[in-house]
Amino acid sequence: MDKGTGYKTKQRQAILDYLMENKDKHVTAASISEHLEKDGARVGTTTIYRHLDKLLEQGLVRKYMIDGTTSSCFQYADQQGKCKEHFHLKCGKCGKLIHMNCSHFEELYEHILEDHGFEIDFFRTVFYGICRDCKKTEEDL
Amino acid sequence: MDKGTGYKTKQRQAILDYLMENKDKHVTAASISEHLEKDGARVGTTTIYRHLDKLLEQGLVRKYMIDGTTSSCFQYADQQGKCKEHFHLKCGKCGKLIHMNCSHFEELYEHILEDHGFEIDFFRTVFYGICRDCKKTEEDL
DNA sequence: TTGCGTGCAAAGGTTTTGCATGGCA
DNA sequence: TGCCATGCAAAACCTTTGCACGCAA
Repeated sequence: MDKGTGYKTKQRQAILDYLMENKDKHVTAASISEHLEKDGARVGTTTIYRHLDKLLEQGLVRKYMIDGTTSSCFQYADQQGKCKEHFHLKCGKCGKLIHMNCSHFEELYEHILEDHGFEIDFFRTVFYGICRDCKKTEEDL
Repeated sequence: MDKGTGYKTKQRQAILDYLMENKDKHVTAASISEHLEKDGARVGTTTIYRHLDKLLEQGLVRKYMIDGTTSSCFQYADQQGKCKEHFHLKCGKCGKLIHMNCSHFEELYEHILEDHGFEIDFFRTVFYGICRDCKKTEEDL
């Protein structure tokens, strides 16, 4: 069951560090690559994907797709459970993605689970709509 | 605001027909292509994608990403208007789409609007998760 | 030393774009 | 006739695979 974590290489550590530094938002393979390169710790794309796969199997990261994007998003899976409260709002006008922690959603989660028998994946679920800024711009027209 | 539906071509009709015949499930660009070819109504991949894009803009179809697949899924969106008033739950396992009429969501809408300044688009927002049946199957393993 | 880890190059798959031709209105 | 629609070929992307070399244990 436990297959260990493999060798401790600096590439693995760099990727893990970046994921943990950004546990409040999601990242893509490309953004990891870009960031590490800036840090002078270049890691091949192949290696990034292979580690993400492994971390996924071990349950250390989550993977999901955001509509309108073509690449997979990854996020460090916080074991404290608070990540269940994290959800996203995406503005259909400017494309802005808002990461948001709000306790309001616990009861929604419970309600849907109890009354509708459906377990929501807040990580993957994205609310589409229009943000404050874009709405203001529209009204000004 | 209304930009019409463009010319009435047989390709457009064939795609729309297929989507409507399968409004209870989702399809991919590839499955549309395959099906139409069998029907002797071959339509180029490019054309399929371009129509799906347009239908998406017009709100006639929904687009999803399903777990473990690499391609986008599309599903005909019922236009009787009733779908504009409720949320949808989509099971990431079996792909089932659940229409949910529930007053619980009105307050959610209000909360996000007031406290987060974000106006949710009911029609485009889909909750991803896992349905009762699939969850049961998972637990049986 | 052993075997996993790494990364380049190339392949695979989906979706988009350029461009010349075809067809609706 | 004037545009939009179509579809081939090619490009653009993201992700995976093959393979030889590197490195942790």
